[in-house]
Amino acid sequence: LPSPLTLEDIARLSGVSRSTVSRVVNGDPAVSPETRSRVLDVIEANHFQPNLAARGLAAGRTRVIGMVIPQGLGLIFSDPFFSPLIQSISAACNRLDYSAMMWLADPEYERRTIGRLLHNGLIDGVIVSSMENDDPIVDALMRSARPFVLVGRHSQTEPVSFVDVDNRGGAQAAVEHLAGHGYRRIATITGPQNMVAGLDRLNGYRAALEAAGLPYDPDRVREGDFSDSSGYAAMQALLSAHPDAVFIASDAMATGALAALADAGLRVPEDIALVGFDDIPTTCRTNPPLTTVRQPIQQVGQLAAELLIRRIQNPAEPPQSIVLPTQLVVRQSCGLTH
Amino acid sequence: LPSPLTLEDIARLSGVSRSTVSRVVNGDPAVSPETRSRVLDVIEANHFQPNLAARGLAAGRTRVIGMVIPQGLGLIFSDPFFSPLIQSISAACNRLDYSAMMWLADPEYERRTIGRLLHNGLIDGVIVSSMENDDPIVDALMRSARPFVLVGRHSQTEPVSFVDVDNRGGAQAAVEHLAGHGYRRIATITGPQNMVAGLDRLNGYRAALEAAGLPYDPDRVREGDFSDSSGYAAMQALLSAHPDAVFIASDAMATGALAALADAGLRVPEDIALVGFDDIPTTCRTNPPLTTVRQPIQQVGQLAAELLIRRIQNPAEPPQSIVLPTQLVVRQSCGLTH
DNA sequence: CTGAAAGCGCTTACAG
DNA sequence: CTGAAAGCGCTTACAG
Repeated sequence: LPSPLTLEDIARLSGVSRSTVSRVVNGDPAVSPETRSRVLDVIEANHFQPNLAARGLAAGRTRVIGMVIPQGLGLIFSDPFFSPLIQSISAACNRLDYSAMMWLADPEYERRTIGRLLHNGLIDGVIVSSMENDDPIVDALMRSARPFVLVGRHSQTEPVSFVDVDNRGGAQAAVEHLAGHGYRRIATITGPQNMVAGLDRLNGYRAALEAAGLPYDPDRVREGDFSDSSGYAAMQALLSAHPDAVFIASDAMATGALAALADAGLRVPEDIALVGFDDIPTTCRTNPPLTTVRQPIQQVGQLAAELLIRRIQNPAEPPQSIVLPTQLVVRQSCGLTH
Repeated sequence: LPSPLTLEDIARLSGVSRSTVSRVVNGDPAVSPETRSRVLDVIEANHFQPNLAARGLAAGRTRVIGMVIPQGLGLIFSDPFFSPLIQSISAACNRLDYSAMMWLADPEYERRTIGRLLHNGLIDGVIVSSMENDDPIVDALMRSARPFVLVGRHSQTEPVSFVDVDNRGGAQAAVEHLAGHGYRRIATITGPQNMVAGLDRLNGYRAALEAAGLPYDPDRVREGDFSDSSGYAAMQALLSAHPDAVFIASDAMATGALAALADAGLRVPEDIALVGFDDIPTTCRTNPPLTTVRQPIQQVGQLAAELLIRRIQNPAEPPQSIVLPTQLVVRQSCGLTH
């Protein structure tokens, strides 16, 4: 079995010391152009890959970052939010010559896992997405020496680095759009109220009602878990309140709600108007096409990766947070084309 | 910033040498019960986590395995095959005190990535899923010193370790079921013909036609890529051939085909019978519920993980391959309840 | 611009 | 059953 070449091998083959090879590999400018190109040729010819475990041990960094999604693996695949998020994180890392890995664990092992991930010397930092509001992971992260960036803000007294979208503002714009066009019995299907995105979108709904002088009626509020099936159930539960419009905190739930309305014999938007949240790819192919609040997931992922890598390379910088704007995309489910 | 404790710290705190701590951590039986429990107490009390980079360097193993899905990240999320696969791999690893990670990369960096992954000293072996037929990754794997297991067989002259399901047999059973109940113009929507699963399922279709004395008609064969939308397009293309039944090589494509038939005003199974492949969770909720070939994905993942770990711990063992049986699940889309 | 040397935190023969 | 010592493949002051 061919054992991989080491820095030492490359050094011998190119007639320099291992120190010099290391400098070339790491782009240190203090190497003469001739030496550099000679070493690079040998590296190229032999497909040399530095051993990241050794680098991690010696330098304390591996140029690998980790991603953790605490809600468990099931969610990653069922929620269309994660695919573009993970892809954009990965792409941004590659552009900066970092690698991204996703650490997989049983949900029951979650706690232990995050500790293992943080202290195993294999990664330089982590991006953590979609925690619950009081997730102890954040405490573990703050106690650790590893840089981290959250996707989604966290109700935290100490400042932490995060990238989020303006969930509250997006929800408010959606509901104001409905209220501004005459709907009066506007209901909502919320996201989980133990997650910040769920809370923020409900708060946006309430703010819009208040701005429009409409009353807040708890009978017009049902909680879902962002999933298709929870949207179906919540919509059924809302029917007795006879809403004329519903703001739904995710497109997946809106898809379920559309099915529930079809099963109940109600037409969208003639009998009831719908607005979703996310703008996932399937949204424009629903029947009718769904009016929704677009969130820039790709940009969230890219900025999270770039922010994390900046923090890895400059640990002294204070935590930084970014909130990206959302955009109302008007299609047909709201019955209003402007 | 709290720098993590090392073996040396634990050794000092428990009054033994670092060698002994290492033995305790690794479950070496040659440690006295008293020493062991004293050291374990100190480890527990201090939440000690061994540095995996150092272990990887010293021992050549990290107890971490990697997963690679060459088709790119998009597929992982769009194809319902991967969620249970990855979850079962992860669960099996955890049971054996291993960790699983998914290495993320842009498809364009794929080649470079696999080399990095294999030689970076961070993982002990890899599971590679759903390659194309002639994927150069397999050559790279065979040249490397790392143990690997493929999910899905590979047309390879040298023996390699893999876990697969009986795609050919499952397809054949499905089509024989249709033929045995009187359908005569049985069409098929195939998977990608550059992937073994796509080829095998088509071969099963052909074998069943032959067994039933039915002719193979290329006009009744359309190729998809396992996705929903490709199933829609392929079904539309098949309509002019007027099939009375269609065997579809994935449930996702079957879902698309159902939509195409609904749009064309055809009833299932009255006008045309359908059988899918996979038995993904949504299959029993389609309208009508889909008859399909169930493949034991969870078992595939578990066996792949266990096989890989066995190979890591015993590199001398010859490659081993496992082919799991499939099962026809009769629902309503085939029009035949027995 | 380059090299010799120490050290990162582990594992593992080896000796006792 | 336990410890001292060498070594895994890198990085990085330090000296020149």
